[in-house]
Amino acid sequence: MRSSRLVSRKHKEKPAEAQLTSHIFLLRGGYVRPLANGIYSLLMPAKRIQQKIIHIIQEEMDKIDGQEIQMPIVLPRELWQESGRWDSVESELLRFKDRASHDMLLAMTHEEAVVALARTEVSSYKDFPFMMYQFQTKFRDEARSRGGLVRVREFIMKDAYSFHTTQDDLDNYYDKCAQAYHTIFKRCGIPEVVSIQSDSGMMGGKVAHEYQLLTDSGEDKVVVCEKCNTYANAEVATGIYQSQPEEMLDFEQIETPNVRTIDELVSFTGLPEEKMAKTVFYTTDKGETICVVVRGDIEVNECKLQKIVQATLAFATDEEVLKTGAVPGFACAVGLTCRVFVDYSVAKAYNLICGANKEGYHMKNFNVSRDLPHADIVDIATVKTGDICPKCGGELTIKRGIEVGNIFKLGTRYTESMRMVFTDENGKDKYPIMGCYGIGIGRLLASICEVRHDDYGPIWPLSVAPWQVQICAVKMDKQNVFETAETVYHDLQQVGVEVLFDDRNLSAGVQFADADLTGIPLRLIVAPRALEQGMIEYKVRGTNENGLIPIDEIVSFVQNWITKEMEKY
RNA sequence: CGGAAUGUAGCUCAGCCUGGUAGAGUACUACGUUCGGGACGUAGGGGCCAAGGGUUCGAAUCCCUUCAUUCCGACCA
Repeated sequence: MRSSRLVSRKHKEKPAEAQLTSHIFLLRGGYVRPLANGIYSLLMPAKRIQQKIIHIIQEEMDKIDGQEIQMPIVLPRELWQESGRWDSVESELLRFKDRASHDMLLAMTHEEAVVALARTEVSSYKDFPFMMYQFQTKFRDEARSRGGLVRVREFIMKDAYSFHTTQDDLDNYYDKCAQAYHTIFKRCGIPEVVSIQSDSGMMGGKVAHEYQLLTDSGEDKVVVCEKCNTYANAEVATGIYQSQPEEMLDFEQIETPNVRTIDELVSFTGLPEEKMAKTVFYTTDKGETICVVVRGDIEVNECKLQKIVQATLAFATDEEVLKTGAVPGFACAVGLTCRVFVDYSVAKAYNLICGANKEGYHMKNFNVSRDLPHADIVDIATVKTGDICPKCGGELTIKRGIEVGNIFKLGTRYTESMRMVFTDENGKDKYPIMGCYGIGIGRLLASICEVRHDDYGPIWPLSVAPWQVQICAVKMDKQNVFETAETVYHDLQQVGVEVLFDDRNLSAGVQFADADLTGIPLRLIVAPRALEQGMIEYKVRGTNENGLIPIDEIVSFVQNWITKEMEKY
């Protein structure tokens, strides 16, 4: 490709709307252009990177016996009614009517479609197991897209679905797929992606893992134990909160005028936050008000809590709190008319301070086992840095990550609701057991940029680079530069090397700056100075590696360099 | 869906408070001088000042409404 023909304008300045490094470089380097909120066009450099990523994933999916298929992006309502998701998924699902007024939707994921396909094709246990995958556009009408390609509404996803006759078979395949994922991320140049336990969310199913690229710019919170190398999504992570055993003292009222918050209690009593019981009220979408108690230094994990109560939660209003018998600012879980959930951190602690349900008063020496013996003891704590790892006793830290992929054990969630059955060895009908496995291609592309860049632009790993080699012809108006650059460009293409040829007659500074933004690993500089000695200069992007190569050896040098570099991936 | 900010040239922004012919830098075109890390000079082209309504002799500027974008939350396969 010649730079003079390439439609991919470069910008010197940081675009006003971009904050994230990858977003900035993808816009500045002429990779992507926004068309609407969370909807992007890809220009040729990004399209080529995407193609390389897709090729790597295809190879790894094929190695674990995947068969590539393609399902439609527009699906009829009936299919999603079968699974129940037409009603259970809200505005994130984009619905519309066709000319016959038939309800249609833009697929945000393809479990329904793949089950509809598979159930017409197989009927015997002899047909199992199998895995089908595709690269297909998804549309998710996100409340808030952001960060360039990291979080968009329309994107291409590799989604794979496996079908099994036994749980053991799924478990085995799941592990194989997990391995394939690590290989994929390594080949894409980001081997540091870690797999972590996660919440299965609306997908249903019991076991799920996320593949997180740990980086400060990530939007997910990941709890890490560096001692035992365990990772968990902050939504499901658990810590241990141990308190020193004490003798239970008498539950008694103390006067605390105008002391309402935990902070005020700390300065009023001189005791640490860990000696307080924090009492919080939520109202569910069904209108029930519930009371939850956590230790004063801990935040309520609303994700865990929603799963326990099986409802969506919002903070209760003062009126709703009063109805339960509690007094806002001086609330105590004892003697209320509503359901009460107590976190382990409080259940295991002794002699805490809590409210008295009386304006201006608190209670001291609150002990759950004695004062609230019938409360539900649950895990609803939000893990924070410094908490104790439940596996090894090490210290937990919170890091940020970008979720570049995920895998789920779906079980029979979809095969049952959509009545996909097979006949087993004994002639009995059974539901197949499913797994599903996703990778967001654009997000992966952006993630690579997020961790493989310098101040001047992305540093694409050779395995995904838009081109393998860039030729910068400095002073194209000079005869020997023009001729040599054209010859090298031609010769490299002849042997199958991917080349971007900057044939524009611009100053070297402009060419180099643009080349940095394009991030191609190997740069050849054809310029008068070295040509006088019969040499071409090379430079490796992102390193100090450079040197001079005789003109007639340049093709073999490039081929050898590529072969050697590719060994890393 | 809440809170905040911003919409002026392809891009980054000034002008708005205090109403009076639309600006700069960059990018683009032509010519000349430059030429190994975003050169310089001269001359050009490029705008429904987000949209709609109002106030006014007159609105980019003041008022109202809508829309869009970004940030912080809520939500999120």
